[in-house]
Amino acid sequence: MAIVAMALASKQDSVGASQRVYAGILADLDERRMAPGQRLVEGDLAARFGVGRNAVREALQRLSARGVVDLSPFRGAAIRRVEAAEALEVLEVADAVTSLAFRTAAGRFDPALHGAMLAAAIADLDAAQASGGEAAPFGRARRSFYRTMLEIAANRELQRLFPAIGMHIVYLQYQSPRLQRARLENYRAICSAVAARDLAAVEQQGRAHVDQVRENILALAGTR
Amino acid sequence: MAIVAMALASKQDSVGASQRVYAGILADLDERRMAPGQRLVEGDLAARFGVGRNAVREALQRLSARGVVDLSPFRGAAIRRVEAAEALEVLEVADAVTSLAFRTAAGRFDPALHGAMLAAAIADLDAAQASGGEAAPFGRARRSFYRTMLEIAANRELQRLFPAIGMHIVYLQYQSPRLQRARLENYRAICSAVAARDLAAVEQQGRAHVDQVRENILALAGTR
DNA sequence: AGAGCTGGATTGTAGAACAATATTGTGGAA
DNA sequence: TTCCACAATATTGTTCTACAATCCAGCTCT
Repeated sequence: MAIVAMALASKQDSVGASQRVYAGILADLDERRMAPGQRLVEGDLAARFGVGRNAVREALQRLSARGVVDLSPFRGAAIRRVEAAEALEVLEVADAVTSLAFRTAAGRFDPALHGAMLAAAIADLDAAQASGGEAAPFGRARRSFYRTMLEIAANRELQRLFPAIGMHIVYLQYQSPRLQRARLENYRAICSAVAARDLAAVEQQGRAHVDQVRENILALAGTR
Repeated sequence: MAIVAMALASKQDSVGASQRVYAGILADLDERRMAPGQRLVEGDLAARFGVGRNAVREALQRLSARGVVDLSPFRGAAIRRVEAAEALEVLEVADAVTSLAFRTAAGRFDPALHGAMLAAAIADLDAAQASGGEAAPFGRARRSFYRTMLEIAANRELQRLFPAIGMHIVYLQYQSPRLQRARLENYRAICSAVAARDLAAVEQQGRAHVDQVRENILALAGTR
């Protein structure tokens, strides 16, 4: 068991170089150190993260598959930026996929198996609600919520595909702090509906959530 | 215009090395020169396509994002293989996404804009139906069909995300030649429903298609 | 037979080097 | 001035080489 402990401890250090860049850029976005439209120069990133250009390129490739960066030949990478119209298109796709996730989760929820997980997610929602206006706790709560739903839904393809939806960038660009709290309430309602295995309520809350994000996008459409 | 012609002609040659590997592996799958489970060794691929290992790695990364290869650290890449249970999970996701595509396409179809495109897709369906039992025309017809639907739906995120769904591998593993023709009929019915902008018919045909693929998977579940 | 070790194969990574392409800046012509 | 052509610069695409890290199969020893 000492061996296990060691393996777990070294896990953090032994992440590969390309993984480090990948996670680093995502973290930068979360903490608003990078903004949509910003160019990402391979050489700069390599120097900054202390890795080779190969590793940077692989990271950019993966980020591109996630819809986080735009990649165009000989012109390099840039943090993806979506106009309002495209944000709405992303939302439609996200709606179709998350609604499948919620429905499936509601059908499979088992308190014995998933109760603790759901409680943890709700705790993160609480934490975000209690916090000031910083973006980090909200992002954490959102991720925790979706991770839990995907876990309960237990569909491997869904888990694989979900991060590839461009919602990350949509949230980055079109997130009004004023409406963030309302969305937390929404997540909470979905949690309840899933725990109650109430299909109708899940559908309804899912729709409410989408409507809300749509309002959010339209409200902020002019401002950027 | 001579310049344009040249640019178009050289387009084929000037595709990058990593792109060549990416497309090459997909072509190998289409023509059954590679099978699920097969390991892909970087050095071999590099030699075979006459490119560096970097290019191979980037191609594998992209194929992994598409759900075509499994990539695990220090163990390399292999053509993805899904058991029947996972194939059904993929199908559920594909259903959610394609059904959005069909609905949207039905809502936006305009004969003036999309008539020719749809006719071309139907021609490919005809060609597959007329052909013998080879896999290639069927694959071509299927791709043509989905490309057209996505074009009509005109949702950029949908177009971006669609290829990332693992249906490619599901079709590879669980496709009974006997049921292939029936699926063509199904595509045709969806085309008609979209052209008629008949939402109800689209839903119904979409459901029929999913049911059929599900049968197909279950029927072939034991055999591999 | 099973545990542990060893060697070979493969992946992960850095770095140098150069070609291909895009972008920017500069100068001159209208 | 304003616009176009062209040169200079920056950046990406790609291949090579080299080596460390890791996995795996086969072997040995008990």
